[in-house]
Amino acid sequence: MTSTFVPPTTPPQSEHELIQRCANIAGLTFKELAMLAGVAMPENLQRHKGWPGQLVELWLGANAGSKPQQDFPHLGIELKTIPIDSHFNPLETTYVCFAHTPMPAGVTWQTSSVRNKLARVLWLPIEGDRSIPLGDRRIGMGFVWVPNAQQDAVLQADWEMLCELITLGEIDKITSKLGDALHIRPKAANGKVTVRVADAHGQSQLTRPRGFYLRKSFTQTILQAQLI
DNA sequence: TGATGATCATAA
DNA sequence: TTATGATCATCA
Repeated sequence: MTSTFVPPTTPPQSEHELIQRCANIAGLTFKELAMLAGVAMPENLQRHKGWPGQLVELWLGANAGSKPQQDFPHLGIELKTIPIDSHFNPLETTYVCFAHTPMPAGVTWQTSSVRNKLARVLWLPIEGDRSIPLGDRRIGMGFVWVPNAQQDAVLQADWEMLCELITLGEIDKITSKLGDALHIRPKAANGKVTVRVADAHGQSQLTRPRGFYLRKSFTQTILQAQLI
């Protein structure tokens, strides 16, 4: 490319344009993309855990900022980078969204933020092996995924089971072992952060904030299906 | 050695 | 404080 190869300043107007932008950066390294975008690259991710995601957002023209919505609302698409090993298998679970406590009234699976986020996902694999220096890790080719009926059913079952526990005030009984595809884990700056929830007796108590995450086994099937 | 529980940076 | 972007790091 030429020296005019810079991050876009506007959101993609179509899914086609979004995929085009993915193709433009596929195969490039973090070092190259950071340099072309004029952003500083950290030595490692220990203190910059969200850095790859934010760099990719920049290059695909996602709206910056932290809004509880999809990255490309006009396209109905959520962007997720996913670190993979040399076999294309995921190295980490995938954060989906905040697990609200209490549950918003009247929310069903159909209207849940989990389903909203996962309705259409642009998966963007990136090399994540920690033995590869951050700057040398390459961007893979992104693809759009829509859950099939079976995947949607599994997610719905997990979501409903977990939400019932929250509604019953048993959030402290939730462990990340629960859920086949979707599970709940702490999501906070540190262990001292708390949110208020009602316990089984309706009494207010403090607990740690939680988030919904996708298991590696689930995202692995998505990635492997894409290889066929 | 993988998964669970903990943690880091930043925006509004 | 809640939310985004996630990965770290300890322990079974």
